[in-house]
Amino acid sequence: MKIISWNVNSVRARVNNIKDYIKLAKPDILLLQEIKTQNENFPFEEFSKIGYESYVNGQKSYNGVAIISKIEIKNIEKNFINDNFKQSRIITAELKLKKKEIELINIYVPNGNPVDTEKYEYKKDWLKKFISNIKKKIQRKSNILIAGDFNIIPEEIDVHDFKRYENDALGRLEIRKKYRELINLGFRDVYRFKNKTKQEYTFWDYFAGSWQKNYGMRIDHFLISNNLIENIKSININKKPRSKEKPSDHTPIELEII
DNA sequence: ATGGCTGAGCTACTCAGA
Repeated sequence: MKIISWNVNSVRARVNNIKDYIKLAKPDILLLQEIKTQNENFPFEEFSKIGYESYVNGQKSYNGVAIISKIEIKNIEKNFINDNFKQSRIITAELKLKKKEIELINIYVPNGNPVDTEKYEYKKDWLKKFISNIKKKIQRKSNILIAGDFNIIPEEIDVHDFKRYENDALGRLEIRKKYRELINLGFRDVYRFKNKTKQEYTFWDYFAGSWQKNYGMRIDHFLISNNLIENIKSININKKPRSKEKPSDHTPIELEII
């Protein structure tokens, strides 16, 4: 089974890129972040025409997440955490592997910049609530896959110039500690587990030739319950979509799980 | 390097992203 996560930076501006990519990558499930549209304007038909059903937690202009699937998924929910700012940043579902049931959690974590503002506090609160609810979820369900745009640079190796980000909302120790706290509940960062020293990125700024200079960062992640790590066949950051015309600033991360 | 570029909403310009 192929599960892919991609922050598309507007689903409507990117619908042709996304469809072209789906035809090549053939995911079973595609997790989207930053769709930047409310549900009624989501291009459901564009995806149903190529065999995918869409489940959407949208919002006008900003944020928004979706699950696009060609296999059956159940119990779609959009209220995993209580978001006081009423931002659409999470959608969850259940899916069946050959032997196991998995809780699938698609997230778009707040950016948090500039630091020392209410935006930064919102990011910290959001992560605190998220971790707390994962803790509760683990009591009942042991097979969990968390995927999406975490807006967290886990370690120095995960960004081209760490010094520039060590006091940024993506790289601050306080935020990276939240990531570790989450992992310490019983998860593996799948990419880093499979690639101990590799330096690859999932995001490059649009400006200042960041893509051409490979000034990027790894902020899109798959976290999987420790007991499921043996089920991972491969994980791959696919840089091709970032090189296309009218690209998203993020590129997809592709997971194969048995 | 607190700028650079891109998208949404709207139709001039601001907000947000990372």
